[in-house]
Amino acid sequence: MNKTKKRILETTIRLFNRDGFANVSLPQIADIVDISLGNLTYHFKKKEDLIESIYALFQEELAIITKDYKQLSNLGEMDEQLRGFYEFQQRFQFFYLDLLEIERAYPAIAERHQKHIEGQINGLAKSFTHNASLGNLTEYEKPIIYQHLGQQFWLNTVFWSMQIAVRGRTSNVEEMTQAAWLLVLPHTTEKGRIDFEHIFKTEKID
Amino acid sequence: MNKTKKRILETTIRLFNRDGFANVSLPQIADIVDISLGNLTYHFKKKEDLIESIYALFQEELAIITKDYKQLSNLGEMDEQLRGFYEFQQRFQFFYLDLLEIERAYPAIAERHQKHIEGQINGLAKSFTHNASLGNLTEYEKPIIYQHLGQQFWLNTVFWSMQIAVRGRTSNVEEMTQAAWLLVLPHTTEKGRIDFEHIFKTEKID
DNA sequence: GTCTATAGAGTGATAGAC
DNA sequence: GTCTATCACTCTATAGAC
Repeated sequence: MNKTKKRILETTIRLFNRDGFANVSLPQIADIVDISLGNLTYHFKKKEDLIESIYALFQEELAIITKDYKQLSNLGEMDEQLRGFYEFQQRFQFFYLDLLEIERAYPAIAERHQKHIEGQINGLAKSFTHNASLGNLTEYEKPIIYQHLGQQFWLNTVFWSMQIAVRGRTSNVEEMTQAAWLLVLPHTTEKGRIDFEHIFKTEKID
Repeated sequence: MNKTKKRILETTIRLFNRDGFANVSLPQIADIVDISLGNLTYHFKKKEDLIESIYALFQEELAIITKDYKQLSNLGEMDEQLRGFYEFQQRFQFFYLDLLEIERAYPAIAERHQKHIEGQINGLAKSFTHNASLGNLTEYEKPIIYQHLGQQFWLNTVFWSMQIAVRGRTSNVEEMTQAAWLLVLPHTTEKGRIDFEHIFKTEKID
């Protein structure tokens, strides 16, 4: 990829994160990248092309950190993945803050991302079920329990940045992972608790 | 309140819900209300005045449905309140979909709403603790458990519309309340389960 | 590849007649 | 209260010189 093109992409991501997706214009991007508006639209003919390129980068980097999710993981491995996801969410913060707005403006992205979401939730549900069969979590008769837990876990992690923002608070990775794992805690077995004591590096929770 | 003013407010809420907060302009509102743009800006001198009036209406109606929350409630009463909130969330859907955008554009609203949020979370936490003392939920040594449950419950209900929207799904009140109560289910005692069987009108969950 | 200049549409806000 | 007309601004996108 062209060097200027790469600079445009990275600067745009930075501005989106700083000012919000809707509050960044092409003239502003050109200004910060220190090129002319005409040059910017030479590299990205339409604004949508720029957004598409950023989403492609988003997908590419996300694929790297989620390739581990494809295999079923124990709770400790899931925690490592979750921490990786937190870093990723910081890098593409605008995406997690302005997701609905982006989906509304770019239906093509919406369609792709919605498929991704369902895959994520299903993957989480499968991992929880797997941990039940490993003896780390309670085995329930109804598999729907871990389908719901997957959805709750997804909701809490993906909307973490947004809830922090709307509450006007600041946060860190420890607070985020703790909130997520507290959802799982009630389902742990004695055996699973051992993993949890590693995850919560502090004292036991209850 | 003036009749035209009321019509403007209700139409604007409807358009916000339909098209998203950022995608509604003053000319469009005037057009749908069937008045001139000049007339619209006679009633609301600045766009911010219109938004402020809508937020005042939002607060007013929210105060009515949340006045019960002030008293500590058992699980059945909390379920009734949650169902009332679902209706409210439908009426002011744009607010729950575009909350961050609104807070960014109108810091005065952000400040007020953030205080409201913390009050809501604390109220939920207190109600859960109250239910523990009633014997419906497990009594833990650490009160932080129900502080976290309050936060999770809040997150799941307030971001319900948004997660449904970004996933491109549709939903209903039963699905929303079930998702919320499944967070509480692992903390129920034998006694508390009786309330739950009323809440989940279907068969037992596990 | 990079620039300047500008078209064309939309936005919030204001002035002044009725 | 309600209208028409318009200003000043911003945005995306395009044209054409270098």
